[in-house]
Amino acid sequence: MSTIKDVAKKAGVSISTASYALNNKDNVAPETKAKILAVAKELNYTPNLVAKQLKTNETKIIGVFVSHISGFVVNQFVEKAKEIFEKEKFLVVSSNGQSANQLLLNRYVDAAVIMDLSIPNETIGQFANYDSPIYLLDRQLMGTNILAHPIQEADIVESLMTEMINKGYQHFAFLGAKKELLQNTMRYEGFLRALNKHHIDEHLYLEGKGTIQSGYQIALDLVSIKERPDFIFSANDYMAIGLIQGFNQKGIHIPNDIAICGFDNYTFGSSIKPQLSSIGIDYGKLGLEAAKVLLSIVKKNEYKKAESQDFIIYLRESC
Amino acid sequence: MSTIKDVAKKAGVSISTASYALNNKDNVAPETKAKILAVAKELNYTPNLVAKQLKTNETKIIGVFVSHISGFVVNQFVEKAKEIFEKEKFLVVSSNGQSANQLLLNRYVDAAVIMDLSIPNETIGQFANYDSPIYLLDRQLMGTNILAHPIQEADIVESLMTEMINKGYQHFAFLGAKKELLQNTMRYEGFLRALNKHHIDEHLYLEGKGTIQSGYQIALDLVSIKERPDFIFSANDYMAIGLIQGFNQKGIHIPNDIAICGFDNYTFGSSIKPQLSSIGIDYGKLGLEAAKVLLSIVKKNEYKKAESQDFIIYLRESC
DNA sequence: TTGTAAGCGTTATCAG
DNA sequence: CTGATAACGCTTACAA
Repeated sequence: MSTIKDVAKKAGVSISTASYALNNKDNVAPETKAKILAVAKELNYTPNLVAKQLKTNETKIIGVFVSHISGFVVNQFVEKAKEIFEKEKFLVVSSNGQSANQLLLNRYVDAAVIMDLSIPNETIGQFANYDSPIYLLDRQLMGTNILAHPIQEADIVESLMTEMINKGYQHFAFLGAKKELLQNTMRYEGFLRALNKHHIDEHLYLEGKGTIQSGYQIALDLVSIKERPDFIFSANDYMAIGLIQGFNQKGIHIPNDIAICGFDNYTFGSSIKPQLSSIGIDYGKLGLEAAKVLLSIVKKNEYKKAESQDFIIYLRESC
Repeated sequence: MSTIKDVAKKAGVSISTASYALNNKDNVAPETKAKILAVAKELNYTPNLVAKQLKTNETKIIGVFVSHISGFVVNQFVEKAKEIFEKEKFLVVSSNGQSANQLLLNRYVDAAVIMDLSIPNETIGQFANYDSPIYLLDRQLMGTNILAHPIQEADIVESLMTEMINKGYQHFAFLGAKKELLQNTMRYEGFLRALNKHHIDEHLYLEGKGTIQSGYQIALDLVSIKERPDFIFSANDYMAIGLIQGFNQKGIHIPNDIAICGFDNYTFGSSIKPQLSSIGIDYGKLGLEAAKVLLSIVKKNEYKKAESQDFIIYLRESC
């Protein structure tokens, strides 16, 4: 492990000169610089970034902390953000939970984007206190250095439901996943809002488990009910797919007998019959936006936040 | 931003005493320690990780670098490894590509596990040179500090195919995804080995694109062929699902007319009709193993590597 | 039990 | 153009 000291000694210059040369400053004579660089290469020298960080008080690392439960959905988000950050010579690490929390508390990153509810607000406040900017997608929080742009799932669902009401459906059901999930709550809220605004005061709440299997089971159960809804909004695509499979099985026609829409725009939805309509959040766009905003702050530029829509409603065959 | 200096001053002790107290050493008087901790809390002190790292030459951070293409499949791997590492007070970050490469080169992590072919061998060699252990799942490489336990996909496929040959199938086809994918090559190799060992010297190579859609299309194409295989091994579940959908559509019975097996044990496979048989790699187990081995090295313990099988063949209805 | 001081590998100021 | 040197915040002999 050679250090700058070794390079300097072997090149017969002072440490500071070596530093200048290695950092490509223009206050060092060409021959000296060449010599130093040659020696550095010879010694297989790589700078100790940790030392540099201590000195400069910057890590040049950005953390993207997303909870794993989001799984594959969120991959595009991270990848897109990463792409932007790397273009600006920042490194990107991602983590969640306990590690993410410590990383923030210990200023291991210069800035962070967060979509992980297991990270407490205090951590976020503390991090912002270090004068490090932080971008939140999972909650609303005010403060210096804190930017919150939570995904408005309720609004999205409301907008879809409004469309469906206008389309003429009348008897609605909401198929929920685990109740303690915040997402479930938000999606249900949007569902309710649309109904309320149109003075529809009856609906069915179906309690699923989030899985294809549970959707399937619920479809079978619904068959024997006398007053079936004509539209079911499922809190996720898995259950919606299960519904479709169940209804198909029982010869109930979708969307004529009953229409269905899911949430997530899961790959598989478009390859079943009938193709599942769904709501897809454009995570790539969100990642891009988060990265741009954060970068503009770190680099003290101005950046006007694009107020564009970041979701798409995919109306296919199921409604 | 308060430092240990601030804490020491305000508590009226020396920096070293403050350090001892903050690190919970037992050479400091209870009252002194209490006082120091109180002040630390009051000043909202958090240690500067970077400074500590520079001093101790350890980051206490472990990198898990997996390429995103693997996506959701690999989540369990990372999560499981993370769980083990965190239990031992290491933080875990994950990344890939360019960032991962730099993180390794710059010794940002004490140890790493790698499943990302975009990280060059030189980087790995360099990292190992720093006397940091590294665990490889994506390639075979020898060297001090380098542990390679590449996933033997060829062996896995061979074992499945042998089973199928014994079961009595005779005319085999391999449905490949993109040819340049290493995984495709490995899976095909296993397929070939099994056939060779049983002196079956004819087979069909079908060229898919990796998607459900392409599998579907190929099924349709196969219908009109006179000499159809009686068993198709698909390099991934997506295409296998497409095959099933295509054959279902055309009234070809699975597995009687044609049997199918996929790879990945993708969630959806078990909820279609007929249920897709598949090979699943136990990524959780791999993550656990990687973490344990690495930890034992970092902590200079002995750890005997478990030589257990890390994949499961799920025979369902499609073969 | 506490304090002094050296040093981790850099950067950057200042003087030469 | 180059070199001494202080400093970043912390840990850890060693001394008191």
